[in-house]
Amino acid sequence: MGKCEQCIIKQFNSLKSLTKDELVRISSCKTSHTIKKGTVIFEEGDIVNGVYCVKDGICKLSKLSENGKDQIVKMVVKGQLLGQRSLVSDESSNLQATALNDMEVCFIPKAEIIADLQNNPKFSFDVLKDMAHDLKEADDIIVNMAQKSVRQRLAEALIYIHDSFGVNPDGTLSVLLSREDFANIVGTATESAIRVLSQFKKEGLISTIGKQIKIESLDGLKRIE
Amino acid sequence: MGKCEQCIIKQFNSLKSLTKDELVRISSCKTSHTIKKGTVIFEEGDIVNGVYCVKDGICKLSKLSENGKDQIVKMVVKGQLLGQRSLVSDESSNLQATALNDMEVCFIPKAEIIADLQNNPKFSFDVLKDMAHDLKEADDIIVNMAQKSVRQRLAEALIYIHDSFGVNPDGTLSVLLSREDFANIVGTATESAIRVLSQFKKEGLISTIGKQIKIESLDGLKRIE
DNA sequence: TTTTTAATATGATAATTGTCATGTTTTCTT
DNA sequence: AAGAAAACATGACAATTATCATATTAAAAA
Repeated sequence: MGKCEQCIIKQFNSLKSLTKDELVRISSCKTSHTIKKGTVIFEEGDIVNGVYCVKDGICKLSKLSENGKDQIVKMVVKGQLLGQRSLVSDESSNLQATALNDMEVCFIPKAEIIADLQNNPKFSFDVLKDMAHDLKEADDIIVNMAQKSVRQRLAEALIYIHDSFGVNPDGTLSVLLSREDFANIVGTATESAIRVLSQFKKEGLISTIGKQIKIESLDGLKRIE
Repeated sequence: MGKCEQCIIKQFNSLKSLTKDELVRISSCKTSHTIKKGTVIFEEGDIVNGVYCVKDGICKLSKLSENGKDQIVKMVVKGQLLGQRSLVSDESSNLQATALNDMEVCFIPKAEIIADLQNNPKFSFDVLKDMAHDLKEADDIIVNMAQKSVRQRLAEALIYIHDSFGVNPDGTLSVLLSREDFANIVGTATESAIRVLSQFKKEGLISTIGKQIKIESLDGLKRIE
């Protein structure tokens, strides 16, 4: 099993601020997991007793709405920490985490890392920065949901996924999402999302290979108002 | 000028976790301000170089959308800290803060308190908890915006304001908001917000005295689907 | 491979919400 | 107190989005 103190993934998240001693201790109690695409990692209401360091793959964080739809609030990719909030609050999770493709993660029990959060100011400041960033992002999403059309939101979602998660060698988006997932990011009916994507295709803004999507004109998408 | 170490307002926010010495030092550099209703405390893009402790009054945090509307993302009331994120990030604010009524605040310069955030783990953990809570709340707002009707969102906004900020002796909501503010909380056109409020009035769910609103049936509002 | 199931796609229509026009009331200013 | 300005209110209509129905295609299972 890999050792945290040698793992390069931590460079991308707050764990980099832990001391070597802290990392060695954490390394000895962490558990590694392979998570299959589609697996629910934790559900709304679950007590998440630790934090996941995502070594590979992507997952979505979503929240079930009363109308039965599953709003996607955030995506967590390779390098990021999943379930940071469980370290801070004792409440159960308000979100569900689901693997979007096969994932490699390390799980660090809360009991082992909570002391570090309270004793290593550099680490806790890093976590703080992370949350501040998430909060800023959440503000933007609120404004978009409230003020922009489905067409605009979907264009922005495509741009976001392109810029944040990259593309495959053939130029298609590296994160493969179903049309339903797109609808759940944008907050609309699946049919509406499909319709808008078809429209984008007709306009030459995107092309599709099966369910893979390739952005043909990033500028065109950015210009959508 | 009041002294932080004796001020009871701090009981309601993270400042309570500072030591007496820290409080004495902060007290000597803080400045007290009276802010008139309608005043913009800081704007989007401003570098907020410190944190405001709200001793009295309420303000809204909003973000300008491209369509010219000013989406309200959060309200900050007596007892809470305003501008916490400026302590953590060096970026400029992504939100605008505007006083909704006359306010009493103390401003604590970032330079004075940042060291405490890095040295006093209890304090930084408190700030962390606060942000985690804000984030959870933001998630809920995203889901509501994405999945609920204007009618539902407005009903929930009324309930939220009622429960969080209380009522006057005559039963009217103690936070006096314009119809435009309501529209900007809910993320809809002002006319739509007005229309829905009129509808609520017709249905006997609320009554109005001038622009004051009184909730007549909290249960009725809760039952709106 | 064949069958079955799930995902994608599109039309028709209804419901929701936005926009513009206009009138009324309230609040502010002088 | 009178006039001006802002906020509130409502109707008419247009635009957006949801819902239901129904193909079509792709993926999974037998």
